[in-house]
Amino acid sequence: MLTQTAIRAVPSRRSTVSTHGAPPASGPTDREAGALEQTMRLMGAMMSYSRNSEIFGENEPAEYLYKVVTGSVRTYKILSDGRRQIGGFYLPGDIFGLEFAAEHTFSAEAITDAKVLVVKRGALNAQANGSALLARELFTLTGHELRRVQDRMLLLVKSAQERVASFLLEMADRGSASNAVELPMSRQDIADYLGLTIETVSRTLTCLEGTAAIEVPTSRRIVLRNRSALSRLNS
Amino acid sequence: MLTQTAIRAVPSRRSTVSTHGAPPASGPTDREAGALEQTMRLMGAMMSYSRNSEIFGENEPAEYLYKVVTGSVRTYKILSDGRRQIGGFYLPGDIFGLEFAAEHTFSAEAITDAKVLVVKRGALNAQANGSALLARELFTLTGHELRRVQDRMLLLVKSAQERVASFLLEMADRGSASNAVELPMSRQDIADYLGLTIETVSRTLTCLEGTAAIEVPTSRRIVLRNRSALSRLNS
DNA sequence: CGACCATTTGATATGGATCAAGCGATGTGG
DNA sequence: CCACATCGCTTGATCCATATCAAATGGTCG
Repeated sequence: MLTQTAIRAVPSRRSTVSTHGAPPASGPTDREAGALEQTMRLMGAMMSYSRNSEIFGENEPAEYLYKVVTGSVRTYKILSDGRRQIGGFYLPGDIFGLEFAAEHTFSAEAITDAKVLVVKRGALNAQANGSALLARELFTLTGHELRRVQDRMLLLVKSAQERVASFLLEMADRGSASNAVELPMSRQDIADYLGLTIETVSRTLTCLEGTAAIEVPTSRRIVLRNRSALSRLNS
Repeated sequence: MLTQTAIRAVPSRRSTVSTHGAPPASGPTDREAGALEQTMRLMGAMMSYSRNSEIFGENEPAEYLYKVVTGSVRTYKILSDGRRQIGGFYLPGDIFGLEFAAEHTFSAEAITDAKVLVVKRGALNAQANGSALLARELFTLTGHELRRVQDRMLLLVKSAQERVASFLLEMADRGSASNAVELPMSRQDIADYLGLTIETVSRTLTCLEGTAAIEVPTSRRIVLRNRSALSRLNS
């Protein structure tokens, strides 16, 4: 039962800081521009991380809150037996690094080159003391995160087909407007997210393709052809 | 892969209300008596539920927050294929029913006859607007819940032995001071909690007994003989 | 005692892991 | 521009942990 996933060494070019007091044109993230959004833009620093570089490590003090601006991020944990469990994928607009203990429970890495808005937790809390709006937003955010993890929990007791189908539907809902999903992450990432092996993920995709539920023009691009078939698999 | 657990019909005697404006001697729950504790005692109603009766149902509006006073409670969800996934077990002092959507994600039932302190969410929120202390406590509570679910998530990708061992350690840490664990829940409950079958849970316990890691004097009573062996199994 | 229910134990089946090889893209050096 | 190494992905063969099916055991309550 050991080693589903060997620890993969991570060559890590260094990340770049580019602080800025003035808010930049902050890209595709402006949906609602809530209190949190504003605070982060005002008080945050923009950081650039290159593919596979570490953003923070498990057990490091959790001093910051992070928001993906461009690119994508994974959080993960290495289990004692060497397997890696991915906690979540974060796409532009998503917030990660939300912690309640003093230290991070997960590590975080850039999946692709990524720009991330970083704000000091302390500063944020200080603001939140003044702004009930901001406080409420942080609360809501936590609630969403809780819900997300609960859903993951339910996923992990289902069959491989169900897990993969759910994953595709989730990614489609989050990222793309259309039925085409552009996956930033590798098969290994998906496997570690779903608690499967890379072989099983691959086989399952092939199988779904056989059913005409999906198309896989390139390994990183997947087109949903039959959403209802996928949802049916899914709980 | 269908039917790990058939839906078990739940004969349900009715539950009893006994409101009281004045706080009663509220049993073994007084650890810290935080703002939340006080508010619940002041504004809450004490409800009695008999074994297996429903406290709230999935998709019902989430109007209340609940705190176990005596007895024990499970939250669960019936999956589309008929299996039941248990979200959590709640023992005296534990709070459940924490929701962020308007409706409950899980159902809740009394495992044993139980007394539960119930408070209106609206009333609580109103209080929280005045009391930063209370607000913070609710926030922390959510954080703990998040952590708990994350841990469960990690559990669900491990082997049967690891899951059962973790479960026993968790129950020992929460409930009893000593190494003897009194389980309020059935094997089926445990199985649905861990994402295993009742047979696997039973066999695993027998196996752990064989290793002298535990003793099982009666099916509902388990004595931890070798905690470190259990932790070693555990991630 | 007898019916019922929860639990354990046994025999067999199976989904997904593991081991192993093949295959296409991408990149590198000659 | 092409051989060649590398990497990520797919495909195939086999194994194993856990599910499933079935029966025995034991505890509880009328």
